[in-house]
Amino acid sequence: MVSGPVSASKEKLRLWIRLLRASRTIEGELRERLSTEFDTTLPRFDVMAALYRVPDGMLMSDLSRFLLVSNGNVTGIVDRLVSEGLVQRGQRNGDRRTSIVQLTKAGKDTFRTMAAAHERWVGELLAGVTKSDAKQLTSMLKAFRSNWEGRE
Amino acid sequence: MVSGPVSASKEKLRLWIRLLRASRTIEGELRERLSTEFDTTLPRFDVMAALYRVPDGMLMSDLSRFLLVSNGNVTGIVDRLVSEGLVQRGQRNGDRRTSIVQLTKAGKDTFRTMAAAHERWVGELLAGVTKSDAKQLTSMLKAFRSNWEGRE
DNA sequence: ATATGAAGCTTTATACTTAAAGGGTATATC
DNA sequence: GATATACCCTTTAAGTATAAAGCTTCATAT
Repeated sequence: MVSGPVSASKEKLRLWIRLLRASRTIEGELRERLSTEFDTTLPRFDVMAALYRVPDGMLMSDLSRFLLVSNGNVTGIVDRLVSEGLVQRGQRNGDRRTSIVQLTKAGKDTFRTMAAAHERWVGELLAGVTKSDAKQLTSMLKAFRSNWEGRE
Repeated sequence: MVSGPVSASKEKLRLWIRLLRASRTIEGELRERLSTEFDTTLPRFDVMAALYRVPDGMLMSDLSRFLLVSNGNVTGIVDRLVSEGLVQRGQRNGDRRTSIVQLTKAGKDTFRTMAAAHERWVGELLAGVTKSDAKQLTSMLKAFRSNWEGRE
């Protein structure tokens, strides 16, 4: 077979490229809408979304692990959210190393509004994906993650 | 239905989150390996990959459209690639506005080496995805893109 | 020829991102 | 209770990213 079956790695490369392009397209749209509609950014939204799930707050290091971004990165984003009055820092026990971060009242209120719009946007952006495809894709990607997570 | 079936938009939100996390995980790994193995970065690799497909080169604006990044961004990345001797700028016809960018001989050679490793890495990272899943995911994502592309 | 507008790229200001280094704090071990 | 070690966060330097403004050049129409 001359131009025979595509190798497994080629198939995976193709998958990766499509995954990346889909991601970037969606990210770009969300970024733009967050900017025009709410005068905020995707990283800030992501931090707020992470915090909203956890009323008691998170450590900076938890936040960076959860969001899959570097430690130092989170510092700057939280700084800005604090100066906007959406997030506050505190301490846990008496431990002066730690910095527990949580949404303020204003932060929660703001987030609820944004989250509703955000969910609607994602729904629109993925309008072409059927519900059963969505479920299937989700579980395939979940399999990827859990397969990967044990490593490094 | 009170806590009935998960709404379509929730299902899509979940999909988006998984998509993003998979993307970030893979991107992070590739970034790190490109850095340690070849002392380069993912954006530079992406530019080189785009150029490698097109021996005659691309306009800066084509490059930014293709890579889904902003115009000004490409300028800086290409600047660095030029200073590394991997890429060169030229002009098309007599048009002094345009800047045709293409890989140099050294750029092509370097890219071939990196691309082989890159394909191998992606294969490893997606080791848990079966070939038929890969095909199916790819075509679903393709459907998303073509559904989206006509817009804006 | 000249004005108008569009095309193509770079520059600017601001923000995000990483890796690595740095500094303070807690915990374990002796 | 001194020392070592690990933990947690911030700072730094370099690079990437965007949007918007700016510049030059080309094409078109007058």
